[in-house]
Amino acid sequence: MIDIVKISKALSDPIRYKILLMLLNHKGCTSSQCETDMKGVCNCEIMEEFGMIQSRVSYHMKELCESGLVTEMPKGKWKYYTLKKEAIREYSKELGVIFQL
Amino acid sequence: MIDIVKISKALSDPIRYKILLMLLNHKGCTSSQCETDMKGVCNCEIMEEFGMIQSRVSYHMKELCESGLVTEMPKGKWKYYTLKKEAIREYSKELGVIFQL
DNA sequence: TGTTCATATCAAAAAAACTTGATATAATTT
DNA sequence: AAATTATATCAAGTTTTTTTGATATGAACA
Repeated sequence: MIDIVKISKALSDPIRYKILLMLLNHKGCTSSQCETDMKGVCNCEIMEEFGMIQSRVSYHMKELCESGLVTEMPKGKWKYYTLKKEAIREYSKELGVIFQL
Repeated sequence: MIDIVKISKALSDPIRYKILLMLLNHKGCTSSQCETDMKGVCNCEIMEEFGMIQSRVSYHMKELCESGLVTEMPKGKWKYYTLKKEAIREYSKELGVIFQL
């Protein structure tokens, strides 16, 4: 069952929210090192986009994955992240059920 | 315009979430002191329900009001709170728009 | 195999959120 | 007007979350 408080907490940090929007609008990695044909966003892109250090990105991506809003796909030494729209859909829907909207 | 991060933060505290559910299911104040014909929930009820001290309830109700999820109605020396379903509806809907669900 | 590169984890520091007890304000009642 | 009652606010303490720098792990490649 979906945990409203847990997902709300994941959404409640401005940086994490921006990362989610970035995942949503992602068109392909432009970073020279990474493989551009991967669907997800890699850590290096997020670091560049927001000027964040590596461990900070790692921390927030873990939070997002554990909330269920993001899926990670390891590929060699990289990791690619994709938005799990279904989780957001479930969250939005569940709010409607619980609060009888 | 509705602020996703702000509302998420309001929803991300377990106590506040429980208070919202309490407001949702409220049928009328059972507390002896208060006027039972008011639609909302008063502070004393919330204190009783969760065994919270007054200043703690006050703090969380302020958070909920400022997020827009709850409306307060002063009535004499009391204050009655009601759930603002419309705000939750907007939040849920806006998530759908932003994340193209 | 040893080096390099990407990510994970850890411990310490910093910041933010929450809780509490004391006091203030404001309406009500005696 | 004074005492009572409900809520607000404040400052201090506590807990949780976030950030950072250092180090560890694990894959890729020379």
